[in-house]
Amino acid sequence: MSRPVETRDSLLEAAIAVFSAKGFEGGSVREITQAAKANQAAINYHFGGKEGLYREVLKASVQAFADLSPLDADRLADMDGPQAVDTFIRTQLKALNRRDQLGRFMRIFTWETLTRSQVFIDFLATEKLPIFGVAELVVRKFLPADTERGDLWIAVLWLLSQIETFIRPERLEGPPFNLKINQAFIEHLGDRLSAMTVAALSTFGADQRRSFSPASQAAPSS
Amino acid sequence: MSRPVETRDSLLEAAIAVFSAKGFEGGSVREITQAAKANQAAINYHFGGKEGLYREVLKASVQAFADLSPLDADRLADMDGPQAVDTFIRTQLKALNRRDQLGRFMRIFTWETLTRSQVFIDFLATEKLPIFGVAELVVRKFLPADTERGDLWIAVLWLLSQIETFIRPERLEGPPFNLKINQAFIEHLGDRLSAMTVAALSTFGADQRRSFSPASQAAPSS
DNA sequence: TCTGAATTCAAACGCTCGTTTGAAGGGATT
DNA sequence: AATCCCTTCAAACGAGCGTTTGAATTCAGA
Repeated sequence: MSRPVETRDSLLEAAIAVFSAKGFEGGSVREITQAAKANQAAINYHFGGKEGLYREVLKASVQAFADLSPLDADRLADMDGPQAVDTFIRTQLKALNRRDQLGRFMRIFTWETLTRSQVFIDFLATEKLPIFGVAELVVRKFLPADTERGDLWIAVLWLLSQIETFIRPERLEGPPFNLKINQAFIEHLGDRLSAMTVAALSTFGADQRRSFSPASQAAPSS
Repeated sequence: MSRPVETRDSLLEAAIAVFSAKGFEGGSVREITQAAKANQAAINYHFGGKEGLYREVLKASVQAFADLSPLDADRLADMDGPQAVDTFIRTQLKALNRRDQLGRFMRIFTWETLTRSQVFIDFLATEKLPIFGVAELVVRKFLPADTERGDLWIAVLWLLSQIETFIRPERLEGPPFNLKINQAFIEHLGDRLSAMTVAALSTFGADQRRSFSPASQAAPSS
């Protein structure tokens, strides 16, 4: 093999860029192979098809998240709730704005929130997304220890969604918003989201009468 | 003209169903015409093409929202902040779960938050979405009167997004969530979202030091 | 040097997409 | 009855999609 790894790797990299920008269905193999300067048939040869390539993209993205995210269990352990939320929100907001590898993973994840591909469904069923674990660590700082499984998932999913409204904030520059999106605005947005999220999560501990208990449901991490 | 209205109307109705389920790009004219028992060329004849049809769908959806939503300016005027939020959240959650006309409009809107079609961009630029106005009325009950335009939009968009995480809550039934989605869960979800949203919006009034003021920006409704 | 497997390549296949075409219906007006 | 316009229809067009094909290329190991 001369340099078989290079074609495979550049296909992967191009696929991450394309899929994060256009989703699984929206991204075409022609666009990917063109960006990777490879032949169209290369995807089928190396990955067995578009779906196989996407599977590898998901794996690589999860790995990138684990490597690049400044949010790991160790660092979170030393923070209190508001600190953890603030770091969580700002990390994602920055990644989205920088369009780096971490941002790409988050964008793919966002696509899958709306149009869930079969590949992703299978992926979810077998591998655990690390961002779920991180989010769970954050919300657990606010939730009582005996929180029901349903409430825990609500909090986790809710936290993960907080940033998604402002994905591609450049959209706010057009009508009818007409906002100036600059560094100062992003910073301020982080302030606002962070404060709102802390306040919202704090409601879980405040009112135990509302706890949901449909019986026999274990906690997510178990 | 024998019954020209019927074909046009059934095309519109079918298009609302299809576009709300699959988005603008995902919905095909073949699927729509088949559901409407019409010829494929009918869309081009009556609407000038797929885009023209979608434009009419957006218009009809806005109208449906105005007619069907129990949230109008008059009713909101008599409510305090928490009441308004609670009604807002529950109205949307119910609509999403019932899959009625109101839910379809919301789903189309949700699609456009991620993949914004040119038709929708143009639509936004010319017509004001009534749901924006409703959301603004709700958040204004929490925000100081002199809130900056940027903060007002952040609050409005944030409020609108609160429900979107739980669009198609039946997804939570699969891995890795494995939750039982029934009426009781939806009710409880409404409780949680309502409480979280009230708490989050309340942070706007609490800390004025954080107010964003990049100079010379008027309020959204002006 | 020869062999054989791994990799690349241009071309084509079968499919779905939105749209166009031109003929065929079918009441209303003359 | 003849004309007109509005509407419907089956069929086809051209483009893009993911995938397949089979030959050409490359290169390590015998």
